Amino acid sequence: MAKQVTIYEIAKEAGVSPSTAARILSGRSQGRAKTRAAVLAAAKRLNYQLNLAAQNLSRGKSMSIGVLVPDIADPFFVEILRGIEKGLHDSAYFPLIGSMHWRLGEARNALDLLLGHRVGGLIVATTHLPSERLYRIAQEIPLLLIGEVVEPIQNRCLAIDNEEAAYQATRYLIDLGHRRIAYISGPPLHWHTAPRLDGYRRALEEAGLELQPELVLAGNYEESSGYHAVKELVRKGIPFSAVFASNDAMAYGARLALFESGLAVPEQVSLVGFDDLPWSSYLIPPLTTVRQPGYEMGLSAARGVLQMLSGQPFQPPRFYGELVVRNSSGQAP
Amino acid sequence: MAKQVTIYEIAKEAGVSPSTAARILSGRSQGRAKTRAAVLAAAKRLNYQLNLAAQNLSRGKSMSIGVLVPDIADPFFVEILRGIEKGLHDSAYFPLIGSMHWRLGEARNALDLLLGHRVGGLIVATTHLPSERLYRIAQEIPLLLIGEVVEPIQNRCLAIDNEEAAYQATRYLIDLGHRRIAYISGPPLHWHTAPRLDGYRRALEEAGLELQPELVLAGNYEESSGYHAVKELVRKGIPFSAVFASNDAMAYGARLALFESGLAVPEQVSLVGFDDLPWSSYLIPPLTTVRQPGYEMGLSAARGVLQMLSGQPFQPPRFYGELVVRNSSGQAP
DNA sequence: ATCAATTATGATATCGGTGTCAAAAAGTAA
DNA sequence: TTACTTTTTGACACCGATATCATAATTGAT
Repeated sequence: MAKQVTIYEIAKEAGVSPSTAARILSGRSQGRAKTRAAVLAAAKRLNYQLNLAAQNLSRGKSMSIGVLVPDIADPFFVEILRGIEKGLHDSAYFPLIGSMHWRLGEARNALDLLLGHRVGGLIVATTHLPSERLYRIAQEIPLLLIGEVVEPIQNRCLAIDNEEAAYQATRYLIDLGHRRIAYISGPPLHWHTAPRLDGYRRALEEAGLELQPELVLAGNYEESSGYHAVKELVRKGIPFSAVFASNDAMAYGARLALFESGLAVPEQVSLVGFDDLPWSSYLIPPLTTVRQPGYEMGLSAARGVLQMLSGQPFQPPRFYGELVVRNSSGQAP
Repeated sequence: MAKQVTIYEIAKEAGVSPSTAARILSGRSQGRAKTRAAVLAAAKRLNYQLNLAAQNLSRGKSMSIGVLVPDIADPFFVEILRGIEKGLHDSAYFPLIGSMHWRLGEARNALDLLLGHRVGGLIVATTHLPSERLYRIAQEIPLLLIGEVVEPIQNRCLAIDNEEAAYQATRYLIDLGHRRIAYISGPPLHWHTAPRLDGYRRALEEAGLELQPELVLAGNYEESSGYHAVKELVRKGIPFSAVFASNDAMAYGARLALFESGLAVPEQVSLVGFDDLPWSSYLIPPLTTVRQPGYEMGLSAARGVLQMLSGQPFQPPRFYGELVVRNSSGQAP
């Protein structure tokens, strides 16, 4: 590991003072043409690499926006990340991504890591973080929350109403004449499992239908759980004419199980998902689902943080879950 | 933005010297029970947040591994990221993710950003970076390349042989009796477009089949291009009994087009993809595809970098594209 | 209780940039 | 040319943590 080239060496090489070299290299002043050329040449010659740690320390801040996600591999968060990346694209800030999966010795977790980097702002996507902590952070730096609405900072949250969205989707199936609608639920600890189930329940109640416990299946938001849920239903011979999976991944699994069971979609069974992942429109048949505007929320969050950083106030827009009707759903048989 | 609490304030509050406070907080020495308690209490009381910029500057390095990907949203790179995350999970290092999409004012791009952060090591996933530059970096810090094999640093590359993998897949279809195999190609500028096409070509030649230009369709690795390619084929009435899409995303699109055209898979048309994305086993019917061990390569790269960091030599293992036969392919009609 | 061995602590220089401020140089007007 | 403004430059302290090394406190053995 060769010794790092510092600004002092550049200065000496170019025959100027360190401050001058720094100013020119960081672009905060043009400098006289001759000086400028000399510094630039020296930097190139010695292969100068700015040390961001030094710069950040000196400036007291870094040009980064922390982004905290529970899982970088989850397609929904990938959508959000895409939006954030887009939103930050033309700014001087770059996203510093932290995943809750990282546990870095002792008590230093991903959040502390981002904070330790003195990120200029923070975008937190649905992680079970103590709201008290989020509140305190929000007092210090621009913070926006995506996905979840947390009490003390409601006006810093970008989210859709999960209960309402699930209600709409269920209502849609009921209106198509479905009476026995299987529901594949998320894991109990996940925060939007309950509201989505509530929406399903409310739609049934409103239509005067009784909730059938045997039609509510436990899932975990992964493909396989959707698959097994439907397999189980078929095995037990429980009748149903529609399946509402509380996320698209489980809908994919359910789709495969229906296929293997010889149940035609949508002729015999209607299938509805939740999220509208990019691949959902390529499912066979294309999946009817509730679109969550992940990309838009990410984009909006990024712009919002930049706006707050520039001192302007930011009021998060409202987001809505939108039922996208494709071909996996139809009239009840 | 409240003033940041520094180690000096902790020291004063706890009645010890800054060095002692630092040592205890960074865990490099336990300290006497009483002192330790005092420092920890002071840190908690004042809500101390370590300043990583200062730490990195002082230590001359950061505990991070740079990861450079062309696109954080591409499912294949997400797999790689998952592997890297896993590989780094139990280490003190964390991944610092850079996407080629980021352009940060002037000449500072994502690579410079990572280097500027003085990452301990670097994992680069198929990006068109000048090999000369990569070579120079590899002299300084542990660097591994995923996906592509670059001349001057062959022994730092983790990749499969794309030509061979495409050959195998094509060969498989030929052995099933297929004679008119449509090929959906990637974008011309993408580096593995050519080798994959070469593999297809070689398999045909070896079987004494002539390559039919009308069966080689231009794609761009996105779903829609696979869709349109097949639509086009059908519209023109060009006969074919199999489709080999050079990535899974395009295979999804092709699948939908086949569905819409009333062509049964695999009864009338066999479909083969390339990548084996997580959803491919849930396609209807489950997709036969060439599995690229993205997760394993990411995992291996992470471990390799850590190993190199600890001073041991690292020889990347060989990786192979593996044909995963599922139900989307079968005997030629 | 004494002396050696061990461990904890404090003073201070240092990492590599940046901001400040005063001095110097260049530009402008008379 | 002189006087005055504007721009560029250099000296130097500073950001917040750490490493070093000398000193102090503690422990253990005798």
